[in-house]
Amino acid sequence: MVMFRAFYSEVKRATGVDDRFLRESEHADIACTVAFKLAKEKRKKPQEVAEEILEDFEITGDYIGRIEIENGYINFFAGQEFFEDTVNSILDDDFRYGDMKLGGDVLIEHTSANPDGPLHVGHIRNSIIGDTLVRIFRKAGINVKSQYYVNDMGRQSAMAVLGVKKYGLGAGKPDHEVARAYIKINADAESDESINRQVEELMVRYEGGDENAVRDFREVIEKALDGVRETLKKLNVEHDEYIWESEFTRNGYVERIFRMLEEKELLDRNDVFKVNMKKFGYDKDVILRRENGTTLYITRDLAYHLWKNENYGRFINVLGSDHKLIANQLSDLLKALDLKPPEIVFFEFVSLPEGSMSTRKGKFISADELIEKTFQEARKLIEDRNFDEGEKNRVAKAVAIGALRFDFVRVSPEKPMTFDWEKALDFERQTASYIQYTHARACSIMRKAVEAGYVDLDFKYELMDDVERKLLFLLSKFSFNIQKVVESLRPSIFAEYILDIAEKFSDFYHRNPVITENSELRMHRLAIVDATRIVLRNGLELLGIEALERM
RNA sequence: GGGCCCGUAGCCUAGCUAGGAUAAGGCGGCAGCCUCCUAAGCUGCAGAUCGCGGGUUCGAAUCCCGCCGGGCCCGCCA
Repeated sequence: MVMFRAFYSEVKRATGVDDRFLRESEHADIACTVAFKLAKEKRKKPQEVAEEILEDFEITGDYIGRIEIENGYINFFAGQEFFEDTVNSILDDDFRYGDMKLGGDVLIEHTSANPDGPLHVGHIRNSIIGDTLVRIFRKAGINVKSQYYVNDMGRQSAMAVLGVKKYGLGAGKPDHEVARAYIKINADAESDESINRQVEELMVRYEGGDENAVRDFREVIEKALDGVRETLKKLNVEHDEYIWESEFTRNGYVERIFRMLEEKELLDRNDVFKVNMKKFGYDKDVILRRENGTTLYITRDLAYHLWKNENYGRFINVLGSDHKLIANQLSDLLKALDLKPPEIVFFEFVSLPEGSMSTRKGKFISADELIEKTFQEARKLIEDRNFDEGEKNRVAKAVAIGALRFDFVRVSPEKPMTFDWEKALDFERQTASYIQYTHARACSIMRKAVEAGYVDLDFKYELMDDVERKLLFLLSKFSFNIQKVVESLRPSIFAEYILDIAEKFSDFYHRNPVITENSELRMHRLAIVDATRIVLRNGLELLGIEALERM
């Protein structure tokens, strides 16, 4: 078990209290607030109660160094063995530091943008939240599969297919080319009634399995997806599988959903198939099949989730908040069918200063444009570095992608964001490059130490000062924070955590010189530097950000 | 009209699920720090009636009610 969690368990055992009375604190390593609750029952002051119950504590492990009572709080402080074990386990475990063995199979579905154009800055909020969860779940020892659910059957896709048929594709990046046709046909449809009829006819033929239609859809959607995949790859995001929703209309799952709903007497099967949603608290019916025989998004999604139920114990979707209503309806229907609903991470929209984005109207900043501009800006910054061209490009790329990923993963998903170029192109404090820079500095110290022949690391508790103590204590919380993310599905917690480490290390860096100190102190501090280097590198990896050794 | 989410210094964000110790950072502003391991860094100063009004409580940024402002949704779209 990794350090902080071991310490925490010891405190929990000693106090015998519930988790909600134990908290992280700036005043203590772990603070216990149970005296406040008991004070109420016993009609005594919290301070007195705390002093009383302290008598009953039975300390069994080696990690609790000191207990203090202050203002009713019972403050626990870790001791010598805790810090020694923390440093040594980080140095020993290296790449494996922070690994957990939670086990289980989890499916994480994320991004799943309509294949009608390139990803824009709203979509990548989804991708980055999703991919960071995937990485953190894997570190937690969970067997994770990531999927991109391809909406190939929607009206939007049919519009794109028809648009490409009508106007053709240019030579640019394929997703952008598909968007061009998609935007144009949407504009044309405003004045040309026949386009909507053609789209509808195309949808009927596609769902019916018409060979030409299938070929056209495959071709256009694969083109769009090629571009999307390329963008995701640049962002260090890769899906294990792409699942086409049309599959569920052909493999019998949609039919099974209809039958299951009928068995529960929920399906009204007339010219349209619909479910009366009143008993679930919704005003309007949910339509599952149109008059023309084609299915709707939620129908295929129900089928997809039936499949998820059969194949995974836990499945998580990352969705924009515009999906809240339909996702709740989906969940209620699944529950009515005795199926498990997905766990859902909703995120609020990323808008532009001038308003919300729309692929259809061509009103968006593409992820590709954002990546390119950020790259150029990062490239400018390192122009005067003594690197060759190849390394300059490599570093600028890592810095740019890091900046993007961090900006999105850092803020709580329920917080609406307004996209801001100035912020996106900022590489100073509270950014990924600050963390990367901190990591590079740690690497630099280690490099210099090796060059000077100082290869021994030896942490000594007696030499540890207050800055070092704070830093090491943070390092010990790595897997504790992983666990928090697994339980809360909030990757922003982890981003804040890594940033915190970088800030504490900067503090250490400026106050405690390493290379020049006498040998005992040097070996002690080198151990701390190397431990921090390892934790920052492992942490950046989980954020999908490259841990550069020089920049 | 109904539902969900957000509202913390000029700007951005943490804390809110499990109420408690002076509300924590960053940007911007001002004043400083490179004969010293990368100044993408560091130090100091100024800046907040935690949207507003009630309520619960010994104690509320955090819980409850009402309101205001912003976003999203309410299609045989996704």
